[in-house]
Amino acid sequence: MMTTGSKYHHGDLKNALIQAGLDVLARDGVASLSLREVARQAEVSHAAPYAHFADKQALIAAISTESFKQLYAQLTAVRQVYAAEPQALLPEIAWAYVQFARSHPDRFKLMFSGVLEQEKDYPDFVEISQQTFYQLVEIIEICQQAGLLTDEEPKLVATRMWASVHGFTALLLEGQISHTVLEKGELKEIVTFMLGV
Amino acid sequence: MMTTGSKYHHGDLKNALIQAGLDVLARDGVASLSLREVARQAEVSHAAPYAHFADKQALIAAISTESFKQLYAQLTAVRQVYAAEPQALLPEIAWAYVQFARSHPDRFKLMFSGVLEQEKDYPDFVEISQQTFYQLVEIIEICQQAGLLTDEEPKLVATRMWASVHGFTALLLEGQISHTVLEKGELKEIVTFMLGV
DNA sequence: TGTACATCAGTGAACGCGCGTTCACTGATGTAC
DNA sequence: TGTACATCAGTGAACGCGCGTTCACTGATGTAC
Repeated sequence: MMTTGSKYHHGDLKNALIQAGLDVLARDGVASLSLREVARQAEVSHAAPYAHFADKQALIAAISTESFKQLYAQLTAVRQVYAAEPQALLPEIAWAYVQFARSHPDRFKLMFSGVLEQEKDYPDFVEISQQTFYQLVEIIEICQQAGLLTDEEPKLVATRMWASVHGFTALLLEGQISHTVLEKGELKEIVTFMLGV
Repeated sequence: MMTTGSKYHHGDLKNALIQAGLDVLARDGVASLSLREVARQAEVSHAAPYAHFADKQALIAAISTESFKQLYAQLTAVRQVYAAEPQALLPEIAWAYVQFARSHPDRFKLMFSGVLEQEKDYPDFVEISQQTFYQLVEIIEICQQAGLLTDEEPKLVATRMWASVHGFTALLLEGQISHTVLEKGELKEIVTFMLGV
């Protein structure tokens, strides 16, 4: 039975540490995401994480994986909402991607800026990142069947869409998108334009 | 007069430190780019850089700026070579961008992964990054005048091209591009496909 | 040309800091009887 | 139900490390006369 009162035998420290990691990202950013800082945030000693993670990279992997799962969940939700309107599907998915990155910029950086080394060693991370890509491939196929996109290889088209939106997002977070461009219209319109359709 | 023999009064330590920074990036990567490591690479004491740079961020800014200048120079060279063949211009520029990133992955990460904070404080960096973007805008205009692209707002089209190629490059460096996609053809062909034209 | 001197670009020791990881330990928990 | 005991998830001290930055200093250089 889970005893929430005691300090010893926390009950679910593993997940608490992942959540603490997300909190540290939100509060202080990816540069502050140390094992000790995460332990501090979770209010345990700095050695406690070693009961649940082999080393710092394993903790980073778990935090990255959780971030990816949340992105995946948000994209899935959007996909379901717009299932009956394929012409809205791609713009809404793209917009959800940008919104995720703007809401959680340091989660996004963690996922895509090489903080996690040797990601191949973490099967959960690889799996959710592949699932996310294949969800996009399926959406491309739906749009092709609806006659909204030309019949090019879906994986290639999906890669192009992802690259466009991901690149725009990354440059936006880095402040590299010219403000004369950003003044051209609502951000959502600009994101839709990035899709090139 | 520059006396290359003496240790004291190096002569051009400022540029030597920038070059040492590029060497550290190539040898050990962006995670190893510390002020002390750069000084070590330049064979001076770790306090010597302070005679030329206010702090670590200023050194990082100079290394980033130099990297950007080299990218800009390579894109300019490609632009001149293909000046008479506008239909080849965009694919070749995109390919040069990807090649730069693959040849110098950690320079690319340094330039675009938020290592340099407060980049607005470094006018040289801002200027060269804007120049690079405006060079792309000019190329878009050339292609539009040649009837190769539709007459949409050039800055928006340039942003879309940049986002596509940049996103693809970033995902490629992170190992996030599905290898079933990479097997579809030569990398240069895939990069051209990313342009969506 | 020679000398005194100010300037300047380096050196090396020292500072405090936060980090990842290890280790002997301890106290709470669950189980066998 | 009560007790002995093994297991397990924590603690806290300690390790060595590399970092950015400061500071008193020193030796090379250039300049004035």
